[in-house]
Amino acid sequence: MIITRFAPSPTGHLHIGGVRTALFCWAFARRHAGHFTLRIEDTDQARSSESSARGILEDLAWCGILWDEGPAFTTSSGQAIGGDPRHCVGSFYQAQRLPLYNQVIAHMIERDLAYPAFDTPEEMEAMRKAAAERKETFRYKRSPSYDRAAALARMQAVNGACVIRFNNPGEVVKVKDEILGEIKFEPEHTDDFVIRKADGFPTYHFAVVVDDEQMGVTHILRGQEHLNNTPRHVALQRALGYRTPVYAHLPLIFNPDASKMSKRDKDKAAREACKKAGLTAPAIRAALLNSQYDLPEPDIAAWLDDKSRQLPSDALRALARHIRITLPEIDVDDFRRAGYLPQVICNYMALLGWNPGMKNADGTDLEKFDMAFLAQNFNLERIGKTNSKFDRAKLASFNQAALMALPDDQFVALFRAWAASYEPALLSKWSDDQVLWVCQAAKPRVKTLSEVASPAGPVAFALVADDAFAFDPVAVEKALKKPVELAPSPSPGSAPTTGLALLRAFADHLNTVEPFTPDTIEHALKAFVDHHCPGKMGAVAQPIRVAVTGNTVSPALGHTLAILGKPSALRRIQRCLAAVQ
RNA sequence: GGCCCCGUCGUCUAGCCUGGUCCAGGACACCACCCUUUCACGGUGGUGACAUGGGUUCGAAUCCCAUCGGGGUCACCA
Repeated sequence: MIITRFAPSPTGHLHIGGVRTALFCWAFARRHAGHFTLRIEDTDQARSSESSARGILEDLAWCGILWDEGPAFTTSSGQAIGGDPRHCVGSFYQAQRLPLYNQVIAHMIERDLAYPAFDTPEEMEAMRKAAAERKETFRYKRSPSYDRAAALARMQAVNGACVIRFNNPGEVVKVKDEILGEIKFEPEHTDDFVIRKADGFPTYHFAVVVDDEQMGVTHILRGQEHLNNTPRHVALQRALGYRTPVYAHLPLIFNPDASKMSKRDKDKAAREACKKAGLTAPAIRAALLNSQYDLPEPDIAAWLDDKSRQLPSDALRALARHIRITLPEIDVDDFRRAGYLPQVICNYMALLGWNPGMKNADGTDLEKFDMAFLAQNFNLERIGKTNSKFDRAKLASFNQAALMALPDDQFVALFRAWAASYEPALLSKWSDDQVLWVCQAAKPRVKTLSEVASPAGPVAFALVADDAFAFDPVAVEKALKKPVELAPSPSPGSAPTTGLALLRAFADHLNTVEPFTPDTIEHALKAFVDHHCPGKMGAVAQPIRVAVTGNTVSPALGHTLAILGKPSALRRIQRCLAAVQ
């Protein structure tokens, strides 16, 4: 049976790059009717947290990447997943597997496959420096004069509080990678790396090898940043008499500017925006306090000056909101908040480095597919070798297409669910009808669900109070003041008609419309135009737009007015009439 | 710097293994036009790439070599 695994370390939300790795592991297992295992690599005590682990489980489940084995979890639809169906694996949290690691290590020490070492950080640093001066890469090797008996005794004396290193035999390692082909690593590049830290926890290299063996992992799909770790892992496997699984190293994903996609990008964007806006620490602190977020001023000042510092993510979001920027999405959770659909994220991520190599009926390449398709068609052969850049525009385009293909009721349901989590105030502000109309208006105009509620989105006009927006002078001039040319010239002597005059006349007409829905409003509008200025829809529509939104751009007027509701629409028109007089 | 990997439109990629059907196809982005009460959607068209230099061959994006370029990695992080 084919067994794949995804093994994140719980140091934050799931990174978008991790989604692809997990997705490929999942799809490969599905395709071959195998098992997809999830293992939490929490051997770094300082950085790991239980809440991060839970967050990652939620992120994966939201994506629809469900694990057959791993931490027990109940999805939002009530499906129980994970656990240990083979009843032989044990905990899926490495921190809970210490006895197993220690047992293997004891065995290794006994056979001199591993040994305790007592070098201080200062000594290590000195050795590295010396190697650098000789223009060599530092490799730790046990000295020929190493006194094993003495070392063992010393280890006892310090109660095991020392590092255990692998006594690496230094053989040539040839790895047959399913993506990159055969790669040869010469022995002089491997060393006696640490397998157990002084705190008693195994290092990544060691835990991975032991767990993959014990869990029966047959295929390891992971990022190419691990390629150079492979000879270490293979050496360990050989020393321990383990199988060597099949390896497939995935190409890397970068930002459009070729930098690494990092959580710090969010801080960077906010920091730069603050500097550009001339915001100093006190001003930022005040803004954050306004959003119920209390952060000491020195911390903010330090953050402003230090590129390596990060603000807590909710503080960062509050700040971004205040300075009206959107933070670059990096984690799955960011994309979720932004209103991307999980199936679209999986679709797009799968395309970064893999493609089905199939055509649509019209001859274009098959690019849009769902999880079921991946489960059926994913393969290692069609994974590319080249790194790629993450193109948000294409993701957004896919998301827009998916959103647009949704029936109204489904779009509404998704928007409601999104808003309930991230913009709860909005839903209480609108009636069911209004929400429907907002969604209808927004559907072909937004790329994400958050844009529906955005002050820069297509229904932004409905997010401000009736008297809280300005009339764009250019729009006023063009739509309201300029004379309207009527085809059959008006009766001789009469003053030329203007948008303003038409608007005034339309206000009375609009007042009689009942019920106040997009359809009835469009109907009334057409009747009005036929009567007053046949064929000149724009001469009426644009003045109305300016009156109710301040400018000449909005969704179809029926929807624009219906979303506002009759009282609000009329108030806005009256306000405009008064303002432009 | 050592080692390892990679190099097709701005971006993601098809084609490369099994040379000719490729003066290189698709998608996103961009531009233009059409549709249209504005915006968006939709439709049509367009700009745009085989890193460079040598080979091999009747013929090379496809095979070989070199150069250049990009990336990864060199922790008691994973």
